[in-house]
Amino acid sequence: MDAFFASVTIRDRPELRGRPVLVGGGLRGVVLSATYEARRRGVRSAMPMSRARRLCPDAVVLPAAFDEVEATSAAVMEILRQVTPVVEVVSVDEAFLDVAGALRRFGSTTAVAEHVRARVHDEQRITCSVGIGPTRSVAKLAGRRAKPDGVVRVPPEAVVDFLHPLDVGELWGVGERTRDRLRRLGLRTVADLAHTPLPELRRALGPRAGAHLHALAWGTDSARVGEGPVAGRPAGRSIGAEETFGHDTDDHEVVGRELLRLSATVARRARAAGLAARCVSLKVRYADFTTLTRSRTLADPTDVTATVHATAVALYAALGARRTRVRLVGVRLEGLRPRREVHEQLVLGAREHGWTDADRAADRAVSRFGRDAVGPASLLGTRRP
DNA sequence: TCTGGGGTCCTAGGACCC
DNA sequence: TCTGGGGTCCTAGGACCC
Repeated sequence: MDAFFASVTIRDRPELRGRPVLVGGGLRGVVLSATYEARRRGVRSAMPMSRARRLCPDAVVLPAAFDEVEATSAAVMEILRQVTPVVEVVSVDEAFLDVAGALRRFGSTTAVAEHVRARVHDEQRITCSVGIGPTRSVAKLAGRRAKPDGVVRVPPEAVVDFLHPLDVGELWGVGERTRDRLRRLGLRTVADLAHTPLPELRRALGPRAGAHLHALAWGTDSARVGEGPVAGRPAGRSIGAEETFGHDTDDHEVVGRELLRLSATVARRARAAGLAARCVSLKVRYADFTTLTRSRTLADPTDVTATVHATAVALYAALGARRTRVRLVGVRLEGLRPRREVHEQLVLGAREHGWTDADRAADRAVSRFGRDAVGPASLLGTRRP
């Protein structure tokens, strides 16, 4: 999808068409998505909103329409599944399709692309771009090249010519750090990478990453659609929530309350998904942006808000006092497994009804009457930071 | 008023077990 | 005066993606 959050957010506001629009924000937020008018002025997603506004003072800034984005995403993915069942959803606005089985019906890969683009445009009133290639990685880069509102096809015999002039940083999986490291090795283009002996790459980047990048540089990555490092596994290896405070704080009560709010959020999501977590992980970012994580594995998997919170608080307390203030806290559940596979440890003398029942009752109330229907008393009257 | 929030995967050291 | 090899789990951090 092209500038997905921005496109959806302004879809029903024709007066904004052709104007630079930034979606995202909050007091200390970043740009979630920007229209191409804003991008032409140098705005990029993930850029601090303050900087984006400086680059583009006349931009309209809007909060993201998350519900509508979600619904649009689902509708688009459904269009894709009608082309082929082999769909690998990468994110809310991106997917891979293996269209080998659809060629007889459509005639060509390009015809598939135009079919999808036409349907998305007609039914959702937004544009998308399609990259076609023999591997996921090549298709991914072709898709980037196709933006906005276009199609780029890289046939197998053209892959090497397509890849090799690119900057190494354009490869999917090479971020800023790896790009810097490659630069220091004197490797700037994908061709440089491709012509570096494999053992040398493995030494420099580790055996796995080295081999992976070498394959990407020759377009020979063999993962099939649906078998990528992300997809192909049961979704949901972790559930997390984090929040940057409006102002850095050293008030333990404020931090503790926020940990409760986050714990309640992730535990509720786990319960809704029928999952329990072996491990609770705490993330803390200080005012100077140093970030650390602490985690604890529990004796028994849990989906209980109070247990998650108690663990998060214990991890936080174990950090001790710091000189700097806290900018962000986060809570994440890991080691998830289906709750029905977890047999409850019976404790002699335990109450017959405990937090598990309270959580479930609260979940039912929330699902009937809304998020504010019931919750921890200590969160009453507090606004999200 | 620099730097969000949701994730996945990899690495590396230490503990522990056989 | 000597300490292997293989494996798993736990913890912490880092890189990357959208």
